Amino acid sequence: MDDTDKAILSLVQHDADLALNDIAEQVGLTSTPCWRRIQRLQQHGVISKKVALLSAEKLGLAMTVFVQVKAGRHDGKWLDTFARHASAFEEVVEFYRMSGEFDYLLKVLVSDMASFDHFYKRLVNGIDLNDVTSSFAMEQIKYSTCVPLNHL
Amino acid sequence: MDDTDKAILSLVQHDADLALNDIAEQVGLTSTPCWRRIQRLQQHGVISKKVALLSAEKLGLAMTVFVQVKAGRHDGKWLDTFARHASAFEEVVEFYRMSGEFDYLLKVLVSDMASFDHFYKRLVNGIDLNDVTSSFAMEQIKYSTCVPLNHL
DNA sequence: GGTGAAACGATCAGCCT
DNA sequence: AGGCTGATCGTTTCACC
Repeated sequence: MDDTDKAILSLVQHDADLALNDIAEQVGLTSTPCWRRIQRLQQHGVISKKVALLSAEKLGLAMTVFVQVKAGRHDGKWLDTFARHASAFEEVVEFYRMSGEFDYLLKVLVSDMASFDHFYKRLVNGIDLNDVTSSFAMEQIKYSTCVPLNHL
Repeated sequence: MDDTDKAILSLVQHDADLALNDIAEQVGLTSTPCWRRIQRLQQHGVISKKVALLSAEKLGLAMTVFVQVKAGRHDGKWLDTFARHASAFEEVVEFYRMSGEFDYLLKVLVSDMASFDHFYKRLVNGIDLNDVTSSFAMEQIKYSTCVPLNHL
């Protein structure tokens, strides 16, 4: 993982439509060695996959909600059940087990308040939750799928 | 935006490496009309771009921190200054203006506690913040760049 | 929406520096 | 390690129906 790999990663994580020749040129290589590096980065799982990013706004997903949850019980079985229950919702796009006051943090994408209410009811249904708090995003100031590389 | 478009979007947001022929086949079209639909979805900005997703774990980014911030002041100029200040950090991968007790929520990706401390100092430096609380993710249960399409 | 063909780019072998 | 050539192959792209 040298500076050239780092430069390649920086390029492809910003734009996966770049042609191999363009990437090679920008990192100061010809296409073949550049291609070999990309292959290696994929095989090692550093590049995990390529995806198309969709405009949540254009698709009417105007509402981002962060839901904080306190566990109903604290045995391993409950944790596992809740993890699978909540992960199954398409609306849950991120889901973390947290330190601190709340045990879980969910990022939820929905179109409007009615949809959120519908989601909320299904989320809490049949699961023993101790406390659920929803915080609404007023504005998305930044959203990036690019990870920082400056520490390498 | 009919069911076929929806099916195309669902496929490409999960895997942008799919060949046009594969997409076409799975949605019941031949390649040309499918290609025209994708072009249209791109031109309309529904598909905004393609990116490579990198493994944060493989890159040593073991720590995800959610930082909640209360504004120091509440005039428009302060908001704008803070938005640009915090957005500039590579470590800040998501950034929202929130309703509720805290004014802002930042999702921060760093390699370890020392890096977070370094980031934190730079974040609060020279900016008038009223309250800053950091919550640490113990485990990432779900992370998806795919938006829900079930409401369309 | 479909067909067929041309144009393009990615892939990889072989060899050289 | 990188670089060069060239050949193959799959895909995208488009003119036309």
